[in-house]
Amino acid sequence: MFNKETEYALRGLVYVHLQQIKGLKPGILEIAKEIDAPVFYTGKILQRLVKMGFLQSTKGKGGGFYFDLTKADLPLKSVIQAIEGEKAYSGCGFGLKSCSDDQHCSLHEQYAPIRESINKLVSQNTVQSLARDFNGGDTILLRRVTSQ
Amino acid sequence: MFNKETEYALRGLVYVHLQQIKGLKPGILEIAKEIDAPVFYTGKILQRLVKMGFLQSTKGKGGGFYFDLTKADLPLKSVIQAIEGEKAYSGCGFGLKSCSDDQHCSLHEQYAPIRESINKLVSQNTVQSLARDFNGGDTILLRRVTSQ
DNA sequence: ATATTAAAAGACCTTTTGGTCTTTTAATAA
DNA sequence: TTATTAAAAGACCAAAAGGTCTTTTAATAT
Repeated sequence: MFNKETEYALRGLVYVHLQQIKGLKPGILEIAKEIDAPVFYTGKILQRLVKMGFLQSTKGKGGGFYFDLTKADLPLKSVIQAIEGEKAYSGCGFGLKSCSDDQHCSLHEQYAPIRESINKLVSQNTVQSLARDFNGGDTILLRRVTSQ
Repeated sequence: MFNKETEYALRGLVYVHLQQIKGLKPGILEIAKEIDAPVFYTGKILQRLVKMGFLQSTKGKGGGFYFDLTKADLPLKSVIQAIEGEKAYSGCGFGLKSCSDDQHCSLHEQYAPIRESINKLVSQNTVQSLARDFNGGDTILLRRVTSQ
């Protein structure tokens, strides 16, 4: 559904928040391991997220990643759009052609409610709400546990 | 939603069928122009579709692409899967993690009905049904008409 | 102060996707 | 029977995505 960068970004953000709830401030090595992503690539992605203002970090001893808790909850959609752009949420949805504004193909119309549902899903779910969900249950859910 | 190859493949197939209804057998140049795709790439993709058995072709004068009309209608899903594999229709849908069979994250559950809708859409719509839709209305719908 | 720790920066590499172009093969009309 | 037409085959190229690694900067504990 999303590209790797977005996947790792979302997993990483949720993991950081999950640890922050426990009073911890994880570093790149720990995060990469726990979200099952390549270490250096994870570092690069987290740095980008910091630059974009989604996340905070400190260098040096005791350093790591954390959230500014005074900020509002972060909808998945904000992260997805920042990384992938608007594409996922516009156009015909099938690219079968470029529908003009008043001439939609039948796919366009059939896809409209689906696009709406996706939009709702990524707007309503936030990094924080997911972290809360995971925290109630099994933290292992973030790691790859089956061969699937 | 889909990659370029799938997009061009679907557009090309619909266009071929649209012309076949009119008793014509279009070639690569015409198809590429009408579906707004690169000529050589379109050729390559159509050849793949022929090899996969979705489409027929003849070389030489009067040659071009056409369907075996004795075959059943071709669901979009068949084409999409042949080109992109299973990925679009399995897993968590968010890749937020790899959910094991019995431990789903809340996204997994929220996404399930959406995946179902998409599945239904690409299973019910066929190259032929789309061609029929286009044929009733505006053929121009296949070409890019706005700057969007 | 300085050794240590950990993120930031950025160069670099690999794979996949998207796209181009030339040569070969096959069909058919003259 | 050959000139013409059009797809098939496949080599090749470019951009984007995904990933690795080294060097630099900043924080902090001693």
